[in-house]
Amino acid sequence: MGETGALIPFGTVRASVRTSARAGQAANGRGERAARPAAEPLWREVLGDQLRALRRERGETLIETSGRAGISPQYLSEVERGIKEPSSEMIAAMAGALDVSLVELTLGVAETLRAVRPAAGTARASVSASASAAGRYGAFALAA
Amino acid sequence: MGETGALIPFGTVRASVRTSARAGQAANGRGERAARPAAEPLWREVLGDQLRALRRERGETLIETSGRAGISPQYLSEVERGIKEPSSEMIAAMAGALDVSLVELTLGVAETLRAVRPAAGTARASVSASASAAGRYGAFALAA
DNA sequence: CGTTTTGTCTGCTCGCAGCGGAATTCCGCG
DNA sequence: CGCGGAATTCCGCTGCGAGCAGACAAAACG
Repeated sequence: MGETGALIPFGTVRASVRTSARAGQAANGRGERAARPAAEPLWREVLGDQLRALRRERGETLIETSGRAGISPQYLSEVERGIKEPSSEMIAAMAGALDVSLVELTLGVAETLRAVRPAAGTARASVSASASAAGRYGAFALAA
Repeated sequence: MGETGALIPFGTVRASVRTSARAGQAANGRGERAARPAAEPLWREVLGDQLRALRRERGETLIETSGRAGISPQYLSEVERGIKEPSSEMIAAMAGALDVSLVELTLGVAETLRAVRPAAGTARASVSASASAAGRYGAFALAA
């Protein structure tokens, strides 16, 4: 496969996962964590989209991919939807099941993040892809 | 700061975190999870090294950086050493405290992973850096 | 040398990872 | 169109790890 880093069409706004109530109490002296940039998605959201895109590129079902990764299809579904935060071992297993290296997977995540918020001086992502990606995570931020 | 993706000198072999005994039972019909490539490090290890490198580049202590991130210094130490798997919110907070975007952080992780296992066709990392990185994660793989 | 600062170790709690059964949605077929 | 099977999502559960704070060790400083 190896076609990583492709920009990913996105789905719905996510249920949130752990956001520890105790974390972030001291961040900037106002009881707030250091603010993450507006509209910047969370790692697990982008990772999940990347994994689903890779699986669908292979034309596979949750059951097929999860079987090779040694995890339950229900859990893979939740990871792909950004609902659960997988461990590094799980990430490695899923990458292996999809025949991509961790490098390729991580680069794919970075490319998707860049599409949402292009860094100065980097090659511009296509307009429609940027708009699509920005719309998805932008909506998330606004909903939050 | 923004100087991400620099190759990172590494430390000791890690205590491991959760590796669910139930995960991976069905991976390849032999009760094994799909094998991750030999000597490929785990995401949390490389992330931790990246965070520590960034903090040290700023000339900061655990207490300073963790204070801005809104987390405990003991916890930041464990994350940097690859002992704990932080949530996406924690990762975002730490990135913010270090003045890097998630893109930059992720690219830095990808670069470090590539140094361990250069992909075909990419620019070769320096020999000593590659040897250093490979030695660190290679030892881990052998110990495992 | 003593003191301070920095980083690591350790035990704790509480909330979630990862699971599996059930429910819902999707899809191909007649 | 309805139907059956496949695929995906929902939901509740439990074991265990995230994240913490006190204690300890190591390093730095005067």
